[in-house]
Amino acid sequence: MPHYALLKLSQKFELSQDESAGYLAALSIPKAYQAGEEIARQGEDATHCAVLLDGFACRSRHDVGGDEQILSFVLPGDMCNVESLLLNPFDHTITAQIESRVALIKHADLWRLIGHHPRVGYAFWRDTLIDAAIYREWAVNIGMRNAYARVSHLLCELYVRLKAVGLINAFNYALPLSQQLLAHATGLSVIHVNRTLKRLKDEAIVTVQPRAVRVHDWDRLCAAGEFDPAYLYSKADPA
Amino acid sequence: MPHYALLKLSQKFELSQDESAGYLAALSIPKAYQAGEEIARQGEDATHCAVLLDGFACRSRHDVGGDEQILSFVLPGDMCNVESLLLNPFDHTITAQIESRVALIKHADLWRLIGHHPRVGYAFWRDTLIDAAIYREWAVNIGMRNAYARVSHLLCELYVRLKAVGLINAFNYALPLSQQLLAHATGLSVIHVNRTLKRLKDEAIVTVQPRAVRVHDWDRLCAAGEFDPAYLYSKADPA
DNA sequence: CGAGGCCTTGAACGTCGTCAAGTGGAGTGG
DNA sequence: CCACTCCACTTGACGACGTTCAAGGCCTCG
Repeated sequence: MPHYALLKLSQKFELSQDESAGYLAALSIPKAYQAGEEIARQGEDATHCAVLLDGFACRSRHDVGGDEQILSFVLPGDMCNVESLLLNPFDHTITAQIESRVALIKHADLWRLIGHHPRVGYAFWRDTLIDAAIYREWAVNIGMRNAYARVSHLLCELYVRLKAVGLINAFNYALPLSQQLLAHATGLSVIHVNRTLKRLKDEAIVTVQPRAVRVHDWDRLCAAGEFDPAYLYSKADPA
Repeated sequence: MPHYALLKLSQKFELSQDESAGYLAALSIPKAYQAGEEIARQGEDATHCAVLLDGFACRSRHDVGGDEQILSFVLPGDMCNVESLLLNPFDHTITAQIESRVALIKHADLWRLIGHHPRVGYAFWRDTLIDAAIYREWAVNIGMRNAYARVSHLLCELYVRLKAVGLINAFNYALPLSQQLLAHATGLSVIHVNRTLKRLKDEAIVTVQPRAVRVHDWDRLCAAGEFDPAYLYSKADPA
């Protein structure tokens, strides 16, 4: 089983022994965050980049009224705040949703690594481009689709991304998807999310429980979410 | 007046004579696109990157029903599809909204340039990170705000970004913002955009005409759009 | 056993979308 | 100069999707 942090990074650029070793050497001893703790804060000038080793986190923005919009999910292997290498201050917040482990890399170390191994830099760049693709997809999701499709699409995305890192077990995945969280991610109200989940469950498409999601009918879930399985350049089969 | 294409790129990395020259040398003779023509197409494997020299374009995604979601605006100096360097096929479409000039760079030339001048590569990377910040902002806009704030926010963004490239003239800017386009950008219906613009005009905040926007009261426009003037790391004053 | 989350359900309201008809300006041709 | 056309904008009426308010149920944890 390769290191999560390498798994995603080397999708396009097969990193050499040397490159992988350099990257792994730069990683700090993992730091644990509890559910609700902030891994990166809006407005702060970061000195480190962070890689999520395991757990589950969300990028989000808060407005003055205390309202929240979730911008994307951070899954094991994902970089949290590479942006901070080039853009400061950080413009959103990353919050651990469950207990999570994070490895940090000093900016200076990362710059040195990239200087010596440009391909590692390209892999990081590519990673941020995939993040951007996710943001685009979310804009489409929130802007064009109704509640039923929005929620379905979100569950599809999570399925495919978790599949890519081996965290799917027979069409089930273990994630604390509270209805509140889904509401903030889809731009809907909790109550409407609840109604939508009820419908998806009644239709025997998918069951969302407080700590686990069970996909009963992947094809109909994709159809409901107008989900393109080629999403995110992943070649993962659903099963 | 510096070259538009350099203006944006060298915001953080003051490019040296050498670096700038290398970049400019890689640019092709500008190619003209008419309004409605596609500069980059969803699904295609690009061989070139494109820089918008002047004009106005939109990134957008189309769904099966022919519906469209605009994902962001492409203004003079902006890169169109750097993504294609690292991610293929291209996952959305870029369409010229008015007659526009575009310079192309062969991927191979760009890779060579970046290889010789890493800082140019970092500048490109930074540019794609700002694009990502825009997508995040749009997700917030569409997901959290009502029609009034959404439209206002969009107008604020355009104002600040055009200001940064010197295309604002005494609180006016010349852009073909049809109500249809605004609708696709905000996830609203044309009719509701119309109602919203009427209200903004009646309140003497901003007037949007088919080919020009006049900002009467910048402060109230920001307030209406819950717009943070520090948006996009721009230090541009409104006036 | 009690308290506090989160989920669930119902009812009323409102924002925004749809449908339909009408207005106005720009370009074209008589 | 005046129809005529086309297209975008405008306005009104109506309905739907989704929100808000309110109350009740369930599970977890102290």
